[in-house]
Amino acid sequence: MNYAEVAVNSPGAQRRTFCYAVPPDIMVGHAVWVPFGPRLLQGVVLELTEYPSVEDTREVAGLIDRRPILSPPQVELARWISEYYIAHLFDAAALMMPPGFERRVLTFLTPVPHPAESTISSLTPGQRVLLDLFGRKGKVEVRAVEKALGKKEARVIIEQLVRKGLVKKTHELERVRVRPKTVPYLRLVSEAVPEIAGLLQARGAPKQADLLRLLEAGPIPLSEAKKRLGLVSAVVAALRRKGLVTIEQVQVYRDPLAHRTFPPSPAPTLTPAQEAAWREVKAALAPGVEVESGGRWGGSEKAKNEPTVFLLHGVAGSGKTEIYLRALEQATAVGKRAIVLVPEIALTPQTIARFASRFPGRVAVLHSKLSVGEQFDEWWRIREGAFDVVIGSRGAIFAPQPDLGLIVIDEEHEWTYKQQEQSPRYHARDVAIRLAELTGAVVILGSATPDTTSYYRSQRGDYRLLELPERIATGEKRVVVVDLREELKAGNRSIFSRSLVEGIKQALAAREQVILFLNRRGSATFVQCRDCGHVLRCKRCDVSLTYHSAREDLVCHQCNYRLAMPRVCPQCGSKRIKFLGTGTQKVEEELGRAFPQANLLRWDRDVTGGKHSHEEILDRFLSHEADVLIGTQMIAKGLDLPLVTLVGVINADVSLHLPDFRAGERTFQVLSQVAGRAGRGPLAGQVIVQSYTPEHYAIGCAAKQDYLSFYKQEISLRRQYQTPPFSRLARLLYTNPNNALCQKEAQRMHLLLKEERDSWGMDITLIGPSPAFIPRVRGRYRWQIILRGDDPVRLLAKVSLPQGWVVDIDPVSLL
DNA sequence: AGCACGCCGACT
DNA sequence: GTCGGCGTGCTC
Repeated sequence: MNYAEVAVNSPGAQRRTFCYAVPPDIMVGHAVWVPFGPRLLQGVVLELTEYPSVEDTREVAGLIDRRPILSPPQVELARWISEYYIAHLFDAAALMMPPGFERRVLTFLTPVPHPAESTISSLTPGQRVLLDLFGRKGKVEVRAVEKALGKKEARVIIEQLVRKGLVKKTHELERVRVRPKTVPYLRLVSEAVPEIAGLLQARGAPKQADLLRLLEAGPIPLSEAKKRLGLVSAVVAALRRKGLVTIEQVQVYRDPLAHRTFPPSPAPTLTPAQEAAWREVKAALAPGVEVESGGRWGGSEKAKNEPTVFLLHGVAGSGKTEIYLRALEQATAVGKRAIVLVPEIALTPQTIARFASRFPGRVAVLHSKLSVGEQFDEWWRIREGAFDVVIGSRGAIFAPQPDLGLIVIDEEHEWTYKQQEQSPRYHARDVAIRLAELTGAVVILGSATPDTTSYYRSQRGDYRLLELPERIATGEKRVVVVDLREELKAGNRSIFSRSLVEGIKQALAAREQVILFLNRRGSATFVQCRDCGHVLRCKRCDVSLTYHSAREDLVCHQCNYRLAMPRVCPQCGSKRIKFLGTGTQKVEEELGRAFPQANLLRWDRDVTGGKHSHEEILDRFLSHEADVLIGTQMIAKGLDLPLVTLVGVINADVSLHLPDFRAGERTFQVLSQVAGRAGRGPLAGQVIVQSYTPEHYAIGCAAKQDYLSFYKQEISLRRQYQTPPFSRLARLLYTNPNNALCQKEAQRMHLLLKEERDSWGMDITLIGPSPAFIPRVRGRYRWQIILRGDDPVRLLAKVSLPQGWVVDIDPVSLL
C-alpha cells in the first residue's frame, strides 16, 4: 500500500480525492499535510492502494497527528454524506474531526524596504491607502486589506503593487486554535525526603520542609500546593534552586461536567407498555445479533446488514426516556457504547442530570455552547473510549465513539437535526441510520409526534414501531378549541377569547400557573400608515418590519436590521401609523392590562441573549416568581412544570397557512407539544387553543391528541400530491444582488436541468424557477428551483452548479 | 492562490 | 497571420 486517496481541503477539490505517495506507516483516517499546487493543505486519507490512480503523484508532506482522526466507518460515512448531500468530501470529513482541527492557509502582504522615490511619487491614491495600512507593522493579512478597501478594489490594488515590486506575498498557516490544556505540577526530585526535610527544618525553613513532606505522596498541582500550605512563590523557587523539586506541565481535561455530582438514581419499575417495548429493544441489543466489526476502532469490513431502527412513539410523560436509559444500560452491558442526540434546546442541566445520574462518570456532553477547548478535550477522551454515553445536539452524531452499539435520537421529528446554514446540509437522523448500517449499531428514534416519513416507514416495516400509549400518573387534561370567528361575531375584538380570560382568572385565583403560546416574536408584526397604506419594510429584505415595544424600534426578523420607530409615515408624512398583527410582546402588554395583579414572564429569542438565561427564566417560573409564562416555541420543549394547569394558544393558525407542504405537520407538532405542558403535575390541566380555522385536521387532531388520525389524513395528502415520503425533494437556491441576473441564471439552470432530465429519461418534476417565499434577504435576491422525484440527486450529479447556488437535499422547509 | 490555456480583438 | 488581454479551470 504505497499510495493514498486523499480528500483535500481546497474549494476546487469538490467531491473527489487526490492520489499521493505515502510513507509505509500511514493508515486510513489519518489527517495529513499534502502539497496542492503551490501550497500545503490539510487532507484526510480515505483509502490506501497499491497502485496510483494517476500517472504523476506527489508525496504526502507529513502526518498532522500520529493517531487517525476518522475511524473506518466514519470514512465511509464521509463519502456517503459527500455524495448524498452533494458536498465537498473534505467538508464532510471535517464534520468528524476534533473541534478546531481545521487550519487554513493565510496570505500576508509585506512591504519591500527602500523603494525608489520615483515609484512612490507615481502611486495612485488607492495604492497609497493600501501602503498606509502597514503603519509600523511588518505585515498585513490580505483578509484585513479586503475588509478595509472592499474585496474587488483590494484585489486590484494588491496585484498592481505586487507587479510594481512594492509588496510581497507570504503564506502562513492559521495558528492552532486549541491545544491540550496543561497545568504546572510540582514533583520531587530527591528520594531522601525525611532527612532533607529535617535538615531544612533545623535551618529555619519549615515551609520548605512541609512542602517536601506533602510531595512525598506524589506530584500535585502547583496552585493546590500553594493553597494547602499557604505558600508564597519564594518557597517553591528556593526548593527548585536547590534542585529538590521540579515543575512539569501535566495535561488536564477541561470537563464541562466538573464540579457537578450526580447522585446515582435507581431504575424505576416499568409499566406493562414500557416492559413490552423494552423487551424488543433488549433482544435487538443482545450479543451475537451485531454485524461483524473488525476491532474496537470500528470495522474495516463494510457491514451489509439492514440496521435495526426502532420508532418509539409515546406521548409526553409516557416514559420514553426510561426506555432510552434501559437500552443504554443493555448496550454497555454487552460492551458497546452509545450516542444520544437531543435537540439543542433540550440539552439542559436537567436532561444531562437524568442521564449522568444513571451512568455516573460515564457520560460526555458535546454541544456548541461549550468552549472550543472543552469540545477538543471531550473529543479526544471520547475517542480513547472514556465514556459509555455521549449526549449532545445534532453534531454529536459525529463523535468518535468507539464500539458504537446504540444511537438514540430523542424528538426525532425536530427540524434542528437538519443542518441548514452551511454545507453539508445533512440530517442527523438520516446520517445516524447510515452510520448504524456501517457499524451494526441499533437506532432508537423517539417522538410523541413522529415525522410523517418516519411513521410511514414504521408502517411499511422498515422501522419497528414501539407504542407507549398511556401517560404515567398525572392529572386529567381537557383540550378546548375556541373559534375566534365566533368571538368576533360576539363583539370580542381582544386577542383573548372569553374562555381564555375565564381560564386565566380561575388559575390565578387558585395560585396555579399559566403558559401562553404564540409562535411569533415582537409586539406588532407589521406597521401600516392608515392614510396611504404604506407598510414599513426592511431595506435589504422584502419582509415587513416588526415593532418591538420594549426598545420602541422596528426590527427585521430576517437580518436583525433595526430602525427607530418613525413618528410620521415615511411615504406621505401622516402621523396616523397603526400597529397590526400580534407577537409575544403584544400578548404580554395586553395581559398586563387585563390582569394587572399577575406576575408575567416572557420567554423568546428577544429576552434570551446570554449564555444561561434560558435556565434563569425557567428557574424563575419554576419557583413561582411569575404566574404566567408567555413564549414562542421555546416553551414547548419537554419541560416539566407541575404547577401549570392552563395552556393557552393565542393563535394556532400562525404556521398553518404557509406555502409549504409540511405546514400542517409542523402546526400539529407544535400544538401537540404545547398542549403537553399542561397537567404535568397532580393537578388537572386545561388547554385552550384559539383559531380562525378550527375545522383544520391539524388543529382538531392536536386538540384531540390523536396522532394516528392526523397521520392518516396527512399521509393521504402526501400520496395525492406525491410529496415525501412518496418522493424525494431537492431545493436549488440562487442568490444575487441583481434581480434580473438572478432570475436569468435560475431560468438557465432550469432549462439545463430539463434537457438533462429528458435526455436521460428521468422521472423528475421541476418546480419553478420562482422567487423564494422571502424574495430578498440582506440585499440579495433569491430564486429557487425544486426537484421532486425518486432520485433528484442523480439528476443534479449531471450538471455543474456555478458559484451562488445552494443545494439542499431533503430540505425541511421550502420557504 | 497562481499558473496554463483559450477565446477574441487589434495590430502587422 | 500574430500578439496579448483577461476569463476560466486545474492543482494528485
